[in-house]
Amino acid sequence: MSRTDRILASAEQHCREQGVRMTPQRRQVMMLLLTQSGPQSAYQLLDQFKTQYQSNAQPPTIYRALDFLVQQGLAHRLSSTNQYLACDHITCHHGHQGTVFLLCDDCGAVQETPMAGSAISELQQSINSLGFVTQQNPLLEVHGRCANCNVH
Amino acid sequence: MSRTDRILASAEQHCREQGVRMTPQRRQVMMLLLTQSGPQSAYQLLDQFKTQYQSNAQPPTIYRALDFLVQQGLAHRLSSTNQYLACDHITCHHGHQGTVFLLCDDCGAVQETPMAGSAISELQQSINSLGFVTQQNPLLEVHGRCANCNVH
DNA sequence: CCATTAAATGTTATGTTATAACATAACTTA
DNA sequence: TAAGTTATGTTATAACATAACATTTAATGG
Repeated sequence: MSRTDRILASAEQHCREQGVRMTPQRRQVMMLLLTQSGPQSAYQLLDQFKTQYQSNAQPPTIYRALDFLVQQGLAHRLSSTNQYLACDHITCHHGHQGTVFLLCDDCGAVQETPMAGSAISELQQSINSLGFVTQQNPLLEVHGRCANCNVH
Repeated sequence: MSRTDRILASAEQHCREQGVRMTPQRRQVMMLLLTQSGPQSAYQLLDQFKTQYQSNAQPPTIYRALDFLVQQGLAHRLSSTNQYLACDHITCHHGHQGTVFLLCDDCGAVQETPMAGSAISELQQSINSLGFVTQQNPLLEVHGRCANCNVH
């Protein structure tokens, strides 16, 4: 079983548990995300979708699938770059309470890394102390240069 | 001296120290941000700019001023909502090492609050340990409901 | 003070990202 | 199998942002 197959299987499992439907179209978009090396814009994904699956697809097709995947935590949206990528932690089962994305401005690579538990609880505490209520898990997007690009 | 005047004076001081120019146009856009109750989109600001200052202004005028103000740390861009607001901590002098924005999805209000120092250093540490180098101060955008909206 | 350069602004056009709105089809459930 | 719900197809357009080049204004050095 390949890496993508394993992740897809986990994603399907997740959907069954949540009582939501992993339709063919959603799976196809998930597949596109999984086979990419890095984050993609919605229109890049649309182009690939048209090539690989359905030549006359329109933007709402992609945006709807992406919205679904993001809601389910199977993909993430990087709002600072308007890009989308598959969640890198679908198969592992540590909670997704806080995530940091390290975005290399040089090569475009993204590294997804869990936020330290203590940092999360400090954040939660300062948020709660202001009476603010959030469902969402915080996503932090940090721009800079990755280890590899720093060498060169 | 009014609140906005005080902030504008601090902003000008900041620009002098940095050797950059607070031109009339930039000051006007800063003024617009300061007189708003909440974050605004670039096109909302453009409309206000046209009404108050220059009826034939075009998008680049606003985007250039906003880019400048954001670069100087005098304003922030909320990438999750494509909105802009004046920095709430121009006159105080604690460093802006990390900022959390609490965005109320109900009433649209935004609260800007400094990130706890220990949370910042934990983040920095996990970022550094991956060989990632960043100049930028992390901005975290957290969506939810504000204290006021939770009451109602 | 004037020439040169650099920085900012004016202006036109267009690129990119995202969604509204409504029609149709496919699933779900009783 | 009818009724309700969820998903998809399709057209059009809204919202956000920048490229490119002309012009003006400010800064700098002789």
